[in-house]
Amino acid sequence: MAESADAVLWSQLWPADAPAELSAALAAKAVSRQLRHGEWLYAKGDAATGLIGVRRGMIRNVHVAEDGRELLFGLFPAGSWFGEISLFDDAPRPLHAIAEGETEVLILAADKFRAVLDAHPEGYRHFARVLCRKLRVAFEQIEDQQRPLALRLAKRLLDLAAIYGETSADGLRIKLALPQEDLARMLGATRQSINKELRALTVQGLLAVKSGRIVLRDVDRLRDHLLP
Amino acid sequence: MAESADAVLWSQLWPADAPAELSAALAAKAVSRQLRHGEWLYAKGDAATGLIGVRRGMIRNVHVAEDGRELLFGLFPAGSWFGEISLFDDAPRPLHAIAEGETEVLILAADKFRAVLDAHPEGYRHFARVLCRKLRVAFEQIEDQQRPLALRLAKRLLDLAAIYGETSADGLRIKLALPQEDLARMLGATRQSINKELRALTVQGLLAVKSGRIVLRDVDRLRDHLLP
DNA sequence: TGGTTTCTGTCGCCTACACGACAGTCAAAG
DNA sequence: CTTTGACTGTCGTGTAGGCGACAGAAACCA
Repeated sequence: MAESADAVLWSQLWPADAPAELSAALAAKAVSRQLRHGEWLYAKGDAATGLIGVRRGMIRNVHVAEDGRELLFGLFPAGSWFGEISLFDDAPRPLHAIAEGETEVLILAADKFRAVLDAHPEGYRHFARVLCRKLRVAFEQIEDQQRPLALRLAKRLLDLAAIYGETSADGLRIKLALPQEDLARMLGATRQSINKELRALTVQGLLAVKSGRIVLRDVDRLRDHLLP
Repeated sequence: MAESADAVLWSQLWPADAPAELSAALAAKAVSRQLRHGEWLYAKGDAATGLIGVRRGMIRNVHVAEDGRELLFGLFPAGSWFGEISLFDDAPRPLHAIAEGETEVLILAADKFRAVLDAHPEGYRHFARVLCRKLRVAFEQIEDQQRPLALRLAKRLLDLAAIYGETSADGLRIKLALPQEDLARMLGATRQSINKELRALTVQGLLAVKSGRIVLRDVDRLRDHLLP
């Protein structure tokens, strides 16, 4: 499972959008670390080691329930900075961070992070915005959780397409290996249910699978699907 | 419904914990506004008017789904400051804000808010911590949403007791009118289900209702309830 | 004191979805 | 090729919890 880079819950949230200058300042004082596929960078509950920057590969941000069910919160592709929460509030990591494929990260120690922020006044404002965005997506996630799976799935596909989509002859193609299992984990559902809903969408001509990738055939109609 | 001050989802999250000095600086430039019970301070989607401080009464922070179901996210008692999200990211309000009882709020315009932050360097750090706390609770909420209602309810009661609890002869009493309807709204469940679970807890001797207030008879045992 | 409103207790039915099982497909690896 | 492991399609069966309905209890009001 999850051999492939799996897409993600909130990818659109924390892409590499730090101002170049800030990003450079953060990277300057950081130390590098190599991770193999599946290796844990840190676990939920660990004390924070520092701010994390992804240089190569990807980091999955997950929660694992007592019963083993995994919930996929975010995935940080190369270029992202994350892990700031524990640095701001000095509390343990809220989620696990696991490497997806061969990955290289930069770790910026807490004290150096603070030093960079103090030296770059726009830093606080930047991270405040990042936190706000995460919060908004979290709110939306909570609101959505009450809705039927079909709607949640449609929405998630549109989100993924917005990030990983490329227009092709027959529609918007999600250029990402996306096993049903992973989709299920993102939505807190079972693979079987996802399978069923995916097929329903296929039958309606809203979606197709071409060489392992999902293609949205009619984005507008899919979006309309969300309202009623 | 919700005649009474209803407790809340995340009350413990944003209580009046701003440093007194910061709080004073915020209040200094703010203008006051009176609200009657049930009056809307702002709606989800509105442009931000400013930071809100509660001087008297209480503000409920809710989301209303298309089908009319209401989801109770937070409740800010007197002394709280909130509404910073839209100020940091210049985006519309993420939730509705409605007065609970006769309420007086202070509104600090966006530009003045920023001026205060710039003048008080600890301000950014304070609000960053606040955002982090909200985020952690949101994560937890998302994780929990998969668990059975009984557990979510037990947890919520413990949370409420931690904020509004007072030790009494027969246990920890939640000094807050808390209709089942409101409890349901907090947990995204129906009143009937809440009623059933509440009775189950009563039968087990974990809970009692004395003159309209819930009393937790055995906090430790209730807490143990959460794990298995 | 009676009337109205708001809450609580309880039933029964019904649907969405989880969970287990297993067969079919497909692609990479020997 | 053919084998192996991952992924997909599909069917039962089980169940938590939604939804409507309504009766009793409390609280509130006149």
